[in-house]
Amino acid sequence: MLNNSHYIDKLRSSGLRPTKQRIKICEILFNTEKTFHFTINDLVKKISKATNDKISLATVYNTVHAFKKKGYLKEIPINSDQSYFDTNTSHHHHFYDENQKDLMDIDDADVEPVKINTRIPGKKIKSVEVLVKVEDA
Amino acid sequence: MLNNSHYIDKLRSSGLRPTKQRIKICEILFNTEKTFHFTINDLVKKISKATNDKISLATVYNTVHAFKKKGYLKEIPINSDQSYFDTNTSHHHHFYDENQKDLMDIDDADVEPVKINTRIPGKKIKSVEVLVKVEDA
DNA sequence: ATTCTACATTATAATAGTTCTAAACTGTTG
DNA sequence: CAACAGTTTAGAACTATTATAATGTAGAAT
Ligand SMILES: [Mn+2]
Ligand SMILES: [Mn+2]
Ligand SMILES: [Zn+2]
Ligand SMILES: [Zn+2]
Repeated sequence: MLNNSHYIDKLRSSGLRPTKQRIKICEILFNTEKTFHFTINDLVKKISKATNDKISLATVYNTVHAFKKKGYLKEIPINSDQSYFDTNTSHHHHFYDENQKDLMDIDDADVEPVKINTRIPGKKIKSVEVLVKVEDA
Repeated sequence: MLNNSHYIDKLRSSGLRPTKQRIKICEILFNTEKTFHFTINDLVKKISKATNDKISLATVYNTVHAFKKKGYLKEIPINSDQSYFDTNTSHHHHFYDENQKDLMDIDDADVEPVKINTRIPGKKIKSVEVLVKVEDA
């Protein structure tokens, strides 16, 4: 995980050229023990802290969308004026603290499987996501 | 329900002055058998079909926010480029068709109660919402 | 190694939903 | 009625996101 060659392989095998911008963003997103949630703005800040070579905003958007398309990131549906992304791509649900605007994983073991006993003809289920909004008690 | 005096009372008792703009919007939102989902743009179109006196966009936004704050509307969390509102303020979950960008209620009888077996200290649960994304089968 | 080309980055403009501003208007109260 | 707070409004401002189009580059072909 500490070696860039891992990301280079991963990118190449996804059909994405391993540019230095993409490798840097991989390091920031995936070179951590814990997964995390972020907005584009969060990521831009992390990048500027992590490097002197700046990456253009357009590239940050392009890269996040490319990674999402490849399944390396998930987008979390919260009602907000900006998109939230998640480096945790496994199946799980979320708490959203509207006071602190903080998004937190709920361990999947702590949620009973959600059963939907109806279907829409001609449509298949793509995802089932639970959002638990919390506020100060 | 066909009488405006009902809305006038409702608005007054909520501390909102019953202006003709608000009454018209009440008629459009609440004078129906079925509840429905809408975006601001949808509502603007409904208004211009329903009346010759135009209502400014700012007033539409102001009114929807005021009604949401009073609990007469819910905002549905979807990652989209626009906000979705719901005249159905009872507890229920949603299908979202990403192809047609169509939001549909799931009858609450068709969803097993969602059990969250963990809490965040100092926080209380405000809502639990399930979003089922569907796509063409 | 040089050349080629499709892919990628970039600055910047454009877009679109939403919020803000401040002036004019109106419902309610005394 | 007069007074005032609440409301509406046109338009500007704001902000997240996407599009544009010129420049740069990775990887492959020669
Ligand atoms: Mn919102
Ligand atoms: Mn937006
Ligand atoms: Zn998560
Ligand atoms: Zn609904």
